[in-house]
Amino acid sequence: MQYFIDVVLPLPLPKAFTYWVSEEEFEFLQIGQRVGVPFGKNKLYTGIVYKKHRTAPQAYTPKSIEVILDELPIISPAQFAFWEWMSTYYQAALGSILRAALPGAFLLASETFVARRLDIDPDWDGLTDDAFLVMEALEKADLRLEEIQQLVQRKKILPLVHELAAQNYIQILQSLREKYLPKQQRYLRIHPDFHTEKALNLLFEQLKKAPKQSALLLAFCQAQPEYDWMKLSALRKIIDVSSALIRTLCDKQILEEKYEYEDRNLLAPIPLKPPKPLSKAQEKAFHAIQSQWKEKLVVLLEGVTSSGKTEVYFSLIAEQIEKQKQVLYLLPEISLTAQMVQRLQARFGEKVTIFHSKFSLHERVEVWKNIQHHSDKAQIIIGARSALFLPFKNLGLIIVDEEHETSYKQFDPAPRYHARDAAIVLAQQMQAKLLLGSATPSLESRFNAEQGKYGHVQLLERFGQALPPKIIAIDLKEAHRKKQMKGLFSHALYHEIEATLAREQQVILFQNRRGYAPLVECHSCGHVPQCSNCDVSLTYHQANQQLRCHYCGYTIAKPVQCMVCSTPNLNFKGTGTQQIEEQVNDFFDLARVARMDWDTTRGKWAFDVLIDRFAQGEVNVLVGTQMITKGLDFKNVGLVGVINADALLFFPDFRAHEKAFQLLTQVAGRAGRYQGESKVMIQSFSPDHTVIKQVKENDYQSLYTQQLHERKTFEYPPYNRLIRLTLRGRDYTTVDQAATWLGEYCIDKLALLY
DNA sequence: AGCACGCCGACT
DNA sequence: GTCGGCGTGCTC
Repeated sequence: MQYFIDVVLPLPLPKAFTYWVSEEEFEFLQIGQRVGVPFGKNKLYTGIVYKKHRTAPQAYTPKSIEVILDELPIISPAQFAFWEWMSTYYQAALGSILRAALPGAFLLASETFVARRLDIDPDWDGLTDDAFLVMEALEKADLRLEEIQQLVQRKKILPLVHELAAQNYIQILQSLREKYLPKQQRYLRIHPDFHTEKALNLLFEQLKKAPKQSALLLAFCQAQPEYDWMKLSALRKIIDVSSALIRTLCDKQILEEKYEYEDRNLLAPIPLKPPKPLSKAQEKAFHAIQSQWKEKLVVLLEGVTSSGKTEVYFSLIAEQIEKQKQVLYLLPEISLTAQMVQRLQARFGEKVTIFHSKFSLHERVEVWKNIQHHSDKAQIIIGARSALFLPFKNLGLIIVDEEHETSYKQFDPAPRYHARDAAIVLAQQMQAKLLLGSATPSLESRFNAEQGKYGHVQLLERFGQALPPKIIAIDLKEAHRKKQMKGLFSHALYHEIEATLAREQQVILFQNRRGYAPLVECHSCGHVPQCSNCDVSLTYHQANQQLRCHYCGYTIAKPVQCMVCSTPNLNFKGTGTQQIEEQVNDFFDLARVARMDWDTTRGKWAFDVLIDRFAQGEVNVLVGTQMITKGLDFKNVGLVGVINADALLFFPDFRAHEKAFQLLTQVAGRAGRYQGESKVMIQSFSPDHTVIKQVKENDYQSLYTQQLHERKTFEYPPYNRLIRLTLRGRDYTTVDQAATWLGEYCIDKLALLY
């Protein structure tokens, strides 16, 4: 009788592959375990056992597996179920999902290397020059393929290597290396034989002639009078000891040693704060959410900025913890800040675990294992979208905070998924509850709530004494015309910055893009060229010096003057945060400015360091992109300035207005979270734009109604679904032809559906 | 994703 | 001639 397993490989291939296993292996192996398998010419991959069966394949002879890598499954059936849904719904190979889901350290790949065969002596004279070089080098050490490439200064070396292998001069070998190494700590204690005063005194007597040994022993006794284990690192802090000395004492069985694994990413403990009592409104929302969960899987919590959504989340989390359930708290990558983590930690202490893309592969494996074993440390997991793939044991609740954020969507590589939507399916599969939270919900979620598909709870009151900031729109067109501009700042904004700094308050300046913006805008009148067919803004393509419509492909040559007012003041670059930073430095003596964008926050802690400097008041003007808008609480911000809102308003996308409203509202929310008087100034060439009005009046409802109407008229989501097909290729004409054909084909087929 | 194979044009 | 670039097809 023959035994087989189907294995999923971490490659974008549409199906699993079948391998032959022995009867013992078959008995031992469980679905979800890792195995090392040969795949292709000469490579080993880590795969996951997906199925066990006894039907021999007809068309080929399966290979055998190379090695079993786990004692127990690392992927549960529940996780497989989630992967399978994702694979079909998002049209991604199971292997792509495996790759996205598993910490890289779990996926060992082989490294090919070449070794000399010692039993056969080559015919040195008959070798080509390259072969001679290689064989000579192999006398000293084994070589990796890249090393051979370097040696012979050529790219194609495999024919040469295979030739040598055929002559039996060399062997081609594969090495699989486990990438994850648990961090070990060495512990020492006094050997149990000497755990009495009498024995110990006798020992000191014996060691009279070994002063270093007795000094160490004495220090040890003082530090650990109860003969307990002690970390070597702790001992070294008290007394300077050599490794050789310790070795000697261990060998003489005076000291005893042991090794223990230790987590790398232990959060530094911070003092616990007792929970704040919920306000009446928060209390009401808390109960409303729970009662709606009785009927519905998903509840949308719509809470205006500063309404204290987080406190409501915390109460809901606390309840799950009492029930011994795990909680997943999802945040967009950019809001996953130390500030947020600290708040959670202050409330829940060591029950909190973070999962972050900036973690090392070792750290990720440790988080994974803690969650899998439902360790106490992993009761609350806070993370960005990839945290969905963690091996939850007893998930009770998923919170998707800032649910409207576009960074929940993964674009590249596959699987291209939306973490909010995937979280809903995960919650359903795991019989957990799900809460969507936002001050400015996505139209889709709000629509679902209105349709009764989701529960809907609103929290429309600001918490405590927080006053809403005063929002002012500034007309850049007029400011330019009246020559009331100083650099990028209108006089109004300029004076307000000056006054705010003089009051010793802080300023946040927001600019949507850094560096190069693909829109073309007239400096004098603010006109942005539009597509004559589609009514969206044309984008600038630097490469071919064209303006192009992203929807219909309409193009015009790069204009030299404004099409409306004919002045040659066209701005192709957009304003970068760097430029703003420079001007602030030039214009304001009181300013201590810092810039926050992808450039300045590369490192693991760079972001938190900047935030901290601002929170401490070391910096009083913060210039930044999106990043500064997310859930950061600064107590002393008196002014928020938006340098130019136009790029947001005229972005060529059907969701542009929704996004602009969300972003501007979030930015405005950074002002006056604690202080009384605070201002938000939005500079724009179209200060009367509907969206700016809606932001000024904080009128989400009006935005919602209006946008929904447009979506219906133009057949966009949530009334219709969109699938984006991207065609890529080297040759423009080919791709163009293919796209045209595909477009026509789709229209043809879809016409049948209407 | 790798890798081989086959075709083509560009050089020692 | 041979090397490298690139398209195509396969991997249990």
